[in-house]
Amino acid sequence: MKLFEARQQFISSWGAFGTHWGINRTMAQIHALLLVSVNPITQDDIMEQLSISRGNVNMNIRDLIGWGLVERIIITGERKEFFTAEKDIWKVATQIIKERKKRELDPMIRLLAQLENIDGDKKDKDVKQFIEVIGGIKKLGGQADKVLGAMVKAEENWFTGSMLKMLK
Amino acid sequence: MKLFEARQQFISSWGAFGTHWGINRTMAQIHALLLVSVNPITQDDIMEQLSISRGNVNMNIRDLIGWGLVERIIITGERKEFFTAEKDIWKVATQIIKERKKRELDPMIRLLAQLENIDGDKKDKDVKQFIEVIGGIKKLGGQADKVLGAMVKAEENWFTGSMLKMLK
DNA sequence: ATAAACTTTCAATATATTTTGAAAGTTCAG
DNA sequence: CTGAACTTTCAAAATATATTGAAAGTTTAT
Repeated sequence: MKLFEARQQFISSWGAFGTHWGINRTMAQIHALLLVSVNPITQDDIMEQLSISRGNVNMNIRDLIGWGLVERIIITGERKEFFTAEKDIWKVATQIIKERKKRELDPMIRLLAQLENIDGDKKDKDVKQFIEVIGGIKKLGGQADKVLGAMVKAEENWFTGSMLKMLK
Repeated sequence: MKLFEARQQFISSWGAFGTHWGINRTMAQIHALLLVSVNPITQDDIMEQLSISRGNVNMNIRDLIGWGLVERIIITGERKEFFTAEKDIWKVATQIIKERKKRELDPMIRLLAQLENIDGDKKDKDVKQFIEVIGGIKKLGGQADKVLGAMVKAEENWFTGSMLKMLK
């Protein structure tokens, strides 16, 4: 397979993969394009390579920067802005995990904590089950939180090294 | 807070939470409703409680059964079918992880393995970086695979017990 | 100060996804 | 066998999400 073909395939599949995880197709594709681009590229490069409009590139790039996955680069002597993505996949993964935890897991756990305070007879079957289910999710969320927190803090080596030995 | 209010809040939030993870709002809401329902309920109960159409309930219930999260119950003497959800959150989580791994992670890793076979000079910067990025994702995917595999096989106790001690 | 080069915004448009509901299909008691 | 009770299907409609592109905004060189 030729490089060009493989790159296209990767960009397209990464976009499709993203949609299964609540990520907009185009954003994932832009990210993929940046991942496989050796040098920083401009908005126009992205527009051309992915056949999308200027506005679309602009908004998605902004989001990607908000996720901490893409950086704006100023090259001396150039008027245009350039963009580049973190290439170390471990860093990319921990960054995504960190953000999703902050944006989605933390608020959900906070909400569940509120929902546990039900007035009413704790012996009542409905009340009991509700509290059990909510409590169970909260507990699971808290544990996921700890695991993810540890991963994010850890060096890559922790993951590839001691962690994996445990899983033999 | 009254039980009724808390249940509504939970169902609605769980639906919104789902959409961030590529899960259709209604499916997540139906699942939430089943989670907090002590006894099996019918299509008509779901239609009424969530104000959605029969077809919608039918299709989403079918999907939930496909995910292994909901079970069809035949109650002797009743014409209608009843539905119930697994209430043990640990089991729910491992089931979801198992399915997503099978549906999304495994095919992605398989694809990446193909994309690594690029013809061309491995010394070329573009070729080199492409192979590095793809290889990195594949490796990360493989590790996630192992961790998830171990979690799925493990008893809940493994998670709450020895695992968490590691993370102090 | 001016204008060219570039970036951002956002209302309108296009696309994709979800939902409906009526018709077709199935099951089952009598 | 018949028809009532129930389930499934799927084309059409509704809704939600993503994309465009032109106008407005900003920056920079001269």
